[in-house]
Amino acid sequence: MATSSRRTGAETSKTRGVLLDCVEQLMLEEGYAAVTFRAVAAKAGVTSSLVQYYFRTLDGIFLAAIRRYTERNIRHLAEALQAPRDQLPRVLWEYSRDEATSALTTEFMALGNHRESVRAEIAEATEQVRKLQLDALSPGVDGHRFLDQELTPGALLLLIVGIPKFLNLEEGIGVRTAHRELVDAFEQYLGPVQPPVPKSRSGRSPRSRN
Amino acid sequence: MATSSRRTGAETSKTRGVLLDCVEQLMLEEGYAAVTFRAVAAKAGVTSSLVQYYFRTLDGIFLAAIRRYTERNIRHLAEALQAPRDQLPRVLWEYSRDEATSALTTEFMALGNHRESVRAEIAEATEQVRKLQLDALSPGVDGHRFLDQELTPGALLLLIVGIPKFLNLEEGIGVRTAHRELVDAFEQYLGPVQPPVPKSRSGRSPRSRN
DNA sequence: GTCTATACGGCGATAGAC
DNA sequence: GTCTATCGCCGTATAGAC
Repeated sequence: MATSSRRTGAETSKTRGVLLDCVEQLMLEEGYAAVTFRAVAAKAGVTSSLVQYYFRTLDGIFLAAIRRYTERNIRHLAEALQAPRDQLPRVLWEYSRDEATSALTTEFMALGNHRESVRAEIAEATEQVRKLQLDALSPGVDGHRFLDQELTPGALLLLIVGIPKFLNLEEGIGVRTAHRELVDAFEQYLGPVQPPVPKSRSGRSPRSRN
Repeated sequence: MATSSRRTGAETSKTRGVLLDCVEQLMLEEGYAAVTFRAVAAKAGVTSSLVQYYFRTLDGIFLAAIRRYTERNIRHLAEALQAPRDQLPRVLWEYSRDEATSALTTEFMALGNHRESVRAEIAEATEQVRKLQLDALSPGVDGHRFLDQELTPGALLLLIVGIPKFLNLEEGIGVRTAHRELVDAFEQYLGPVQPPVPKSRSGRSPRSRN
């Protein structure tokens, strides 16, 4: 149709990248509510009109931020998933802990709770990540037991990603009661951190749990 | 000092209670972002100025809503804790599932992430609830095992309240992958039969699981 | 393709009139 | 106890300069 004369900045623009950096910073420092056209503009040293030129609406800002973050995140996950299969639970646990404390995800989740466009984007990213994790975890995980119940790979995965996220949520408001107890128990289950793999050499890892 | 001429409505006012009902409704239906003086006023059929008269700021609205909700919540919890000790894990699980799906708590948590006054109020309420739960749960829970690790009462409690909350968070954005698997596993554990430890009495519990 | 000036209505908040 | 006027931000839209 193009009855409107409004245009939009290119996705490859360097300025655009800088603006997204500012958005992330604002979200981490002051929360998503602090992300306004004027605030982003001030942080980047440009006019708010320019911010609007690249992201026409606030939703546009958040969607762009989520997409860029997700891409980075999935690259990072793919690397982590290169680990040996018997290391995957521990590796995914560490990955989840990192991601939970980075807090950007949490911020996006909270934001998605009432912005439909954000909600959909986050949901898709979450499912995508979960599928990658599950596909990697499933073949190597059998016989896990949880409180005397057999634990499916999916259930184990939810514990691995859910516990850090929940604990982080509580820590965000200053609640820490019993957190260490749960983390210790879970990490003892995951077993000792593996000695940094001596490459192809000695063949066998000295894993001796249970 | 009272240099200002501003005054505030009585806490016992019936109007005030009605307004808080509207606030809760708005939060459940459209999220905390929908709570504005004008929206609350419209829902209650009064002017926004009157809403401001009772709660001078938005923070005031949220704090009042949290306090009223917490009071109800703790009364409810106290009732639930009347259950026999060996039923407590199951009872607390059901309680947590209810509370998580009611979503008001989740809404408050999200809200507290960047409103300091709300954050403090939520933290205090959370700690208060946790202490009640822990005091009730501790004496009756020994020998719980979690993935081959001993599980302290505190750690078990965090699983009981954390799993529903995390799952609910994901469900809120439409993610459900593997949820049933984890819930089934946990509920089978809580099971129709008592958790461990038959007190000193008949020596053996009739535990036939596993 | 990049960037700016300007205008609009809605918001939280305050002071003060009735 | 109830309500108005006013202020300074906000998101958004438009028109147009370089």
